[in-house]
Amino acid sequence: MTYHHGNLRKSLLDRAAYVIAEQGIENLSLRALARDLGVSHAAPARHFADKNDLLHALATEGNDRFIAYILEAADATGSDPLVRYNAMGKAYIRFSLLYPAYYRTITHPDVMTHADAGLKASAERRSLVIHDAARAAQAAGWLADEKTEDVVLFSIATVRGVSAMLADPMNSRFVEDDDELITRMVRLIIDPQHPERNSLTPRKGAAT
Amino acid sequence: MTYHHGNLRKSLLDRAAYVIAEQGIENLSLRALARDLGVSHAAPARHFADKNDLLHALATEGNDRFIAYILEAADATGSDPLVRYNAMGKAYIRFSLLYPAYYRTITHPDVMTHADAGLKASAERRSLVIHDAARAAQAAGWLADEKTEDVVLFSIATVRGVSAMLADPMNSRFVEDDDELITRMVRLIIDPQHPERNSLTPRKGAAT
DNA sequence: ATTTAATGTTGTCAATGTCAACATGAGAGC
DNA sequence: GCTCTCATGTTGACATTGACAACATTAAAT
Repeated sequence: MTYHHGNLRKSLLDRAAYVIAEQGIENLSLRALARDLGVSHAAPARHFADKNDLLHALATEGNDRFIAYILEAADATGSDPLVRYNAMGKAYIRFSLLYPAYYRTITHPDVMTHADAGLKASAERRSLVIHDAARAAQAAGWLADEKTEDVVLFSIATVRGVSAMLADPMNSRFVEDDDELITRMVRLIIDPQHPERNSLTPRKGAAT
Repeated sequence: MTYHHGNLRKSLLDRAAYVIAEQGIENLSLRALARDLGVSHAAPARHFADKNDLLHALATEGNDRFIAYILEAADATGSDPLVRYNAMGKAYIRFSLLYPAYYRTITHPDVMTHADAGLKASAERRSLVIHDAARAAQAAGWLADEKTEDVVLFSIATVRGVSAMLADPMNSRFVEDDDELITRMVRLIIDPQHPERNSLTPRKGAAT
């Protein structure tokens, strides 16, 4: 039993991710974390100024992992922009299920509201990756007449909602096969097989 | 200053709704609530067994208000199932902005996970209203070949996501006109003016 | 080898949720 | 109108938590 832990910072982040995945962000306690790792209750303060600071670090790491995961999924499908965007949508949802701690942290309003510079930067990078992919898909004909901001908002909104549904234990009874459901949901956003659904013909002068 | 408050239960719920709207569920404190209302810190316990119990009451009230709000919006548009469903989608998002406290409470995972019987029942009613409307829209031709579960999940996911985006201060800079954005987003779910987008199955004789 | 600063500990404080014991008074039953 | 009951509110206490200050230990730079 050494006086110095050796790698407390990383251990705290890992353990926090585990606890968040198991019990949610609300039930994360710095003191409990310290107890779990066998250090004193004030030890975490040497690595994270406060609770939010730890969550910011976790969120920054989460954003980077997210970007890598999404891009890898897109690259695995080839170069067709519609297929890539579809794959990214599915990867988005899968990431939220695979790394619930990171996902919850990067989407937690309270965490993101007080984000520090590093976290903000990583969030921007994440946003950029999606925007670029959406623009490419639009250039290839998907919802070509819509604002990119709109289709990105629509896409993210939907996958985010599906993620929330799948993560919500209340809805788990409806879901028999995650993968199949994810495929069907994302197909409703962008369906590379059915280009005719991918365009909204603008109505001349029609009131919405 | 009377010893008995007179209407503490309702006052607590109202004040809680205010605080949640202003500072979020995480920052709700029973003791602060009691202070605000000029009663002792243990007074709330006479009306709510614990913090979750208060949130459950708020959520039940929220579900009922939600149902009323959505149905009123649908009724205001007439009897066309597609138009009604579209209106309900827009109303969903507007409700989340108009009554953030109720909305946050009825969608808060931790609150809903430990829901009591009354809250669960109100959640079922809410779900039923949407399912019925979706079935009607499908019967009228919208995504007729999809499972109702799927289209409901897709719809709710999207409006829920849009609500999250609009409620997130981080995204507020993108939004100039809420109403217009909501209209465009819901149109991407169900567009009564463009039935051709409403089916994933190619029309007979159309090239795939 | 000495010094310094990073890392961990102990002790403390205010705030919170929750419980138990006690106080008050509104309203039912007579 | 009077009494008594019990719903409602209060006071006090306890454990937990995040945060801070003062102190202890040791890794690492010089």
